[in-house]
Amino acid sequence: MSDSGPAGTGAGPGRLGRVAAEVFGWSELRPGQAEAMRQVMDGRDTLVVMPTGAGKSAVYQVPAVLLPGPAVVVSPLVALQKDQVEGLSESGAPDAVAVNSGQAAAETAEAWRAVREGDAEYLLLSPEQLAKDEVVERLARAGPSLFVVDEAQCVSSWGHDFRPDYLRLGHVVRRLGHPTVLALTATAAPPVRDEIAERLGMDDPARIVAGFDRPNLRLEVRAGFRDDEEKRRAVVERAAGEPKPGIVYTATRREAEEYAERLAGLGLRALPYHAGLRAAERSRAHDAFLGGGLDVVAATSAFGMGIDKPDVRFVLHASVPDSPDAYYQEIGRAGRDGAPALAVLHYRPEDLGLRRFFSGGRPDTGTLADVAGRIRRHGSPLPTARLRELTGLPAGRLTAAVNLLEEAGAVTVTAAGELLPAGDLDPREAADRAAGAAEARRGLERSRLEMMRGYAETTGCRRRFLLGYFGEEYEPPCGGCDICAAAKAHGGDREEFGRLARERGEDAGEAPRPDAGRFRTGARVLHREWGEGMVMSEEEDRITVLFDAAGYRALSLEAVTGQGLLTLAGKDRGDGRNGKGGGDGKGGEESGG
DNA sequence: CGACAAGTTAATATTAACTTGTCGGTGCGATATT
Repeated sequence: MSDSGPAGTGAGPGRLGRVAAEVFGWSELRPGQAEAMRQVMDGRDTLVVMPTGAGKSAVYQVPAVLLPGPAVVVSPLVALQKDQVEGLSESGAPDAVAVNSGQAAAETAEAWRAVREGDAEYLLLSPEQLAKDEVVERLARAGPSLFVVDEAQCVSSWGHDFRPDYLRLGHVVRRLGHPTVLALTATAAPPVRDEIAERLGMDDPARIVAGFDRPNLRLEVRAGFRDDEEKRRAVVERAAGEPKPGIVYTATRREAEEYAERLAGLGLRALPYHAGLRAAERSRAHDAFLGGGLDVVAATSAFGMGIDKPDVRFVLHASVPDSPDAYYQEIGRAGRDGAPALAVLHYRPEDLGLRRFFSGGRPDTGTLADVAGRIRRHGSPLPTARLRELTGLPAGRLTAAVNLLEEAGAVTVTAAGELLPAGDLDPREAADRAAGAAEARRGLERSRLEMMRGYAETTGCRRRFLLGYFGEEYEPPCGGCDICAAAKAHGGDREEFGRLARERGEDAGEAPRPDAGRFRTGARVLHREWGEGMVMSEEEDRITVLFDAAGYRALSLEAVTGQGLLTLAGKDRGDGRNGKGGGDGKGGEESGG
């Protein structure tokens, strides 16, 4: 590959290319890879958004060889850590070790010895490991050159409740003396990228974003089912009728079992996959699917991370996932070989209820007040281990409470990772503010769910909708979604496409399309009621805005322009800038959200 | 918030139509039994 990168940075493409070839056997680096590696070599914090299979891991593996000190790699699943360690040991790369609760004490001791004495170049561990002071201290002594967060979308998607130690990685980075931070993810909308960078304490990160479009992926939504059973039949029939192999995503474990059973009843090789299965059953399904021994996996969201199978021909959703982020990640597992593949969302508005339930957990203000009170009364920096003893709370709940109190400005963290009261708030007030922060978060999650509704109910090009959500402009028709296909079947050109789209809309007015150019994707806007926000996507008759405080909102263009509800804000006033949003763009050109 | 199962009542002896209660995703790590 012709990398004419800047010479004289001390990290010319020559050295990287040589290591890639000689150590790993990769004859060429892709443009995004090479650019990200150069940034890392230059010591710049870097955020890489690149599809699975495009070689994200190489971005840390190659520079780590050249940089002094080990690379710390935060990985969400022990199984993924294992895969990485094995993969590296099969290549000519230096040694990689992991530290987690699943291994024997002797193995862990040997891993630390290897890190300490420089025998291991890569150390893989979970965010929970990094919650332990002794782990951070050992790491600090090893002087890591690189702090890598793999599957970095977990910071945003899991950090707020499910795995709260993800939100504490920023403190770990600080305590390690801020080694170069590299965040890797396959799917992250612009606001999620901003959140990752902020939460990890990244310093003006370089952003390497590969294009999101997957032209070989056909997008389709099926809706209008009379009841749940009719939908189920449609899912089963579709799975049976399409080329294999494929994945059926379900909302619950039970449904995963039921779909697997029904498909097996039709003579297909089908197995369920969810977190309630025993380890042996899980790996049986997993291995069979990867090895080509299955036609269909019927799975909850547990199935996916680390699945890099090139020939998946369809991903069917039996009900809506909780965000376009999750949806795009899940359908992105189809068609990695570039051959035609299919993504069908089976939509019933009723299914949104379960998702709303899942994002409904409220923190207990009593717990928050108790934690805030203890930190305040302690009078000196309080180690988290001691706080755990004092409160007797389970680690996860305590961490989540501390995170919220910190977000509310009631608690700060010292250079040694200890907790101090802040803002001179009494515990009650601190708890209320923390609960408010959680409420705001829930609002954002709900608005993401509403974006899924928007996708399912849109009357415009689905590809444009999804890509717009990820900050990329797209001119329909796409030739690869059900709506564009329907327009084309009616002999339509672009005009026809628009007319048809409007006809399908329930409240489609006769008014000519207003000046949509004013509110381009990416523009900052100001709404009378909801304040400032950014235009995330444009459709024929409406735009979607992510408001800083109110989350995602879809606005009818007619109302917006007719009643002057929305105006361009700040730097976007005047000329409506904004070129192409995608490509191989480097650049921290995205504005904050 | 909705699906489903079990229980209750209602019009009529077995089914239909209600009400009530329970449950629902993702994984780490630490701990207790085999």
